[in-house]
Parts: sequence; structure tokens; C-alpha cells
Amino acid sequence: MNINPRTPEAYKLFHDGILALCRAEQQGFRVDVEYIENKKNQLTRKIERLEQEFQDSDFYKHWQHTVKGKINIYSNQQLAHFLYDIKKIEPPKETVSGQGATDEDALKTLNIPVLNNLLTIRKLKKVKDTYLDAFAREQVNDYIHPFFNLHLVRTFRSSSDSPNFQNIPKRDEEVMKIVRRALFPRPDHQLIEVDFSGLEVRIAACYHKDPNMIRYIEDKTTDMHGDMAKQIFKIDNFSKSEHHVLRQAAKNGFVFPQFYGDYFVNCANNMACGWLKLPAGSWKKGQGIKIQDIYASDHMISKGLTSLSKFEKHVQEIEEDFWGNRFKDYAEWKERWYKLYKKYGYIDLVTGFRCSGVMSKNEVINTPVQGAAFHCLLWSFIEMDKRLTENKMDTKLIGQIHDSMILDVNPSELEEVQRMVRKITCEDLANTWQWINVPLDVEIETYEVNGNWTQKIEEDE
DNA sequence: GGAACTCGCCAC
DNA sequence: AAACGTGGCGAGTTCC
Repeated sequence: MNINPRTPEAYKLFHDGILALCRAEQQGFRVDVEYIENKKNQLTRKIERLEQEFQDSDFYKHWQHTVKGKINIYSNQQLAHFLYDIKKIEPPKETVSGQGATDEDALKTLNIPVLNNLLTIRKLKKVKDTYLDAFAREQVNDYIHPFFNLHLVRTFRSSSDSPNFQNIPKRDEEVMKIVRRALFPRPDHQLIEVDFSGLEVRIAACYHKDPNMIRYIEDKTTDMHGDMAKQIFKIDNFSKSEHHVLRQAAKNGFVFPQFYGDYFVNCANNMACGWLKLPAGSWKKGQGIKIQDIYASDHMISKGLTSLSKFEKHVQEIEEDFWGNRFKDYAEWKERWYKLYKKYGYIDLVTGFRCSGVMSKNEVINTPVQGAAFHCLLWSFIEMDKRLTENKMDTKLIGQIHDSMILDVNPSELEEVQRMVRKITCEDLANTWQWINVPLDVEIETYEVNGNWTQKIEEDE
């Protein structure tokens, strides 16, 4: 696939973008080297203890006997061979190359208690090797300087490396805290994070202009993910707080995957087994996670969804309704867009870039959205950088994660910075790019002065 | 001893 | 008819 800017504005966006990202690199992100060293030692000891425990198990001893040469508990090849060839267990799923899978999902399904031990070891090693070691290795005088690249990603997004600033743990509470405890603002400063709300969904709407989607974006009393949760799980009296988990499952297991081009079989599996922790096959009372005070399986059974295959059929109907009724114009745009690509061999983004070359249907549909959404962030980043520099402010941009930017703020400038950010992202951007036909919004998260990247200041509303 | 691959897992 | 988009990175592994 080839990419190139078709307009002077597109060229300038990347030219200015590189310079602004370069300044963020030079500024860097402060790390607590002493904490990192201590935590690494603590994790190493914990990992050694768990390794010892694992090696004392019968499972390990049996495994060891079957290995020619030296056993390595971190070799997935050895583990797969032992589980699926020696013990002749049926693999819950396979990898791309056809080997029995040994990822978390597969090992949990096997339901062998001692393997949970291995999963814990893996998790702790990941934290130590990928994050803490990388910070210690890359830091210079207590600052890491992650690179931000604009020339590597097929969809015109950015990437980051050395260390990668764009995959710092966030979802797993325990892991998130260990890693983010290491990241600080400059002395007597505070971190803030500016996040575009639902940016890709909104930018997609700029292409397809689906009225139902635009209503979901413009009318704050509506709730797309809530509506989908209601429909998917047949909830009579939906409440955002009570059915929080089901809403999350609908959002991350159905809505987003559908936008990326996934289909009902994967979505049903993902929601039932991944989110609700229900088994494949038919369901019995008392299975899966708890929703309020009832089990997921009890809820599903009470709605006539008594097995994964029944749920799959149900999700298929929902998918048909999703694209056939709810977001009909969006679906029609996808078809038109793909036809145009097949006719001309390229697609033009609203931001003035052209992509040509061999692309799959999903790529053709996702690229313009991901690309243009990131360009909104990049434009805001450049503008913010310009204003901070022009006004000789002490606040600095230090990083960016596709639809968010991170700043190291002098507390005396906090209010001004918040005003500037809101004006740039919610007003100036849409005034500059006329194709933006929906409101854009940001969420600003503020952290304690001298606080690390876990110490958020909770605002009262 | 390095390049290139697979696998698993972190982010959006 | 087919079926999840974009990255980086570490460990293990294979090949040269």
C-alpha cells in the first residue's frame, strides 16, 4: 500500500507534526529510577518463588520427564507439545500456524490449577521485562525519551518505540499501578491527559453521515452502548450503573469489533466466554460472572438463551438489525466506499492523503477512519505545541497515544492550559477542517502535583 | 552471532 | 462470500 499527501495542507500536517513530536521527545517523561530498581528486585524475588512452587508440582515433574534436552517453562512450543501431544488433551484453539495455543485464554479453558501459577509468572515477567527493564535501559538522567514515528503505520496513525509510549498498561489494575508508579512529571509539576471522547466513531460519521449515529453523538441523553447491551442481553429495565459489565461487554465485544469488520460468531463467543466467563456448549445455573446478585448464566437462561449456539443465533439477528436498520446509511457507505476503491484502486482521506495498492475490504473501510481520527489529534498536538512555545510557557507536551495527549504542567498554568486545550480541540479544529460535521469533545484527567501517573485527582460533578 | 520467524500480550 | 483494524516488543526458535 502506498501513501502520499495530495494537498499542501496534508504535507504541512506531517511536516509540522514531526517537529512537534520531536520537541516532545526531547522534553521526555520523568521516571523514578530508584523505584524501578526496587520494584524490579521485588518482582524478581516473587517470580523466583513462583517458579519454585511451579517446579514442585507433579505437572512440572511429568513435563520434565518428557522433554528431551533442557526444559524451559517459558517455551510455548514445549508446553504445547506436552499438553497436546504427550497428555493428548484436545487444544481449545490453535495458533495461526496450527500449533495448539498456549495463551491465557487456552490455558484457563484447560482448567489445570497449576497453570494459573504459570500465568501469574508470565504476567509479572511481562511487567518486568517489557516495561520496568525498558524504562531503566532507556532513561538518561531520570528521563525517558520515547520516539514518535509518523512514517511507519499503514493507516497514517503514529507509532512509538524505545520505549513504546503507546502500550503502557491501563486495564489490569495491579499491573497498571506497578508500571505507572514509575512515571512522574518534572519536580513540582503535574501530569494531565487529554482524551478525545469516541473520536473514531465521530470521524467515521464525517464520512458516512448516518443520521442515527449522528443522533447518538449529538444527543447526550442517548447511549449507543447501553442500547446495544439492552438488545443483546434482553434487559428490561436497563440502568448504566447496574448493568455496567453488560454494557462494557456490548461495547468492547460487539460494537467496536463490528465497526472494525468482525462478525457475529466471534462477537458472540467474545461476549459469552470472554466477558461473561460462560463455557462453550449449553449453560447451567450458577455459571459465569455475577451481574448484581445473579449469575450470568441464570440471566441468559431466563431470557431463553440457554447455550452458546442459541446466543450466537441471537447475535446474528442483532448484527442484521445493526447494519440493516440501526446504521443503514453507515452500511451503505461501507459498500459505496469499497466499490470506489475497486474502481479506482485508491481511497482519499478527508485530510488530503491518498492510499493506493492492495488492501482488503476491512482495510479499505478502516483506514480512512483511523487515519483521519489520528490527524485530528496531530493537528491539536501541533497547535498546542505552537501556543505553549509562543507564550513561552513552562508546560510541555510529552507524549501522545492516537487520540490523547499527555502534558507535564506547571500548576500555575493549569487553568490556562485547560482552556487552551478545550478551545483548540473543541472549536479551532472544527473551524479549520470544514468536513468535521459532528461536535468533538475531550475529557481532561488531572494528576496530583508531584504525583505519579496513578494519582488522579477525582473531580466532583 | 545476527536476521527473521512465531507466539503471546500490552495499547488504541 | 467471508469474517477484527493498527502498532511495538520480549522470549523462544530456526536458519544462515
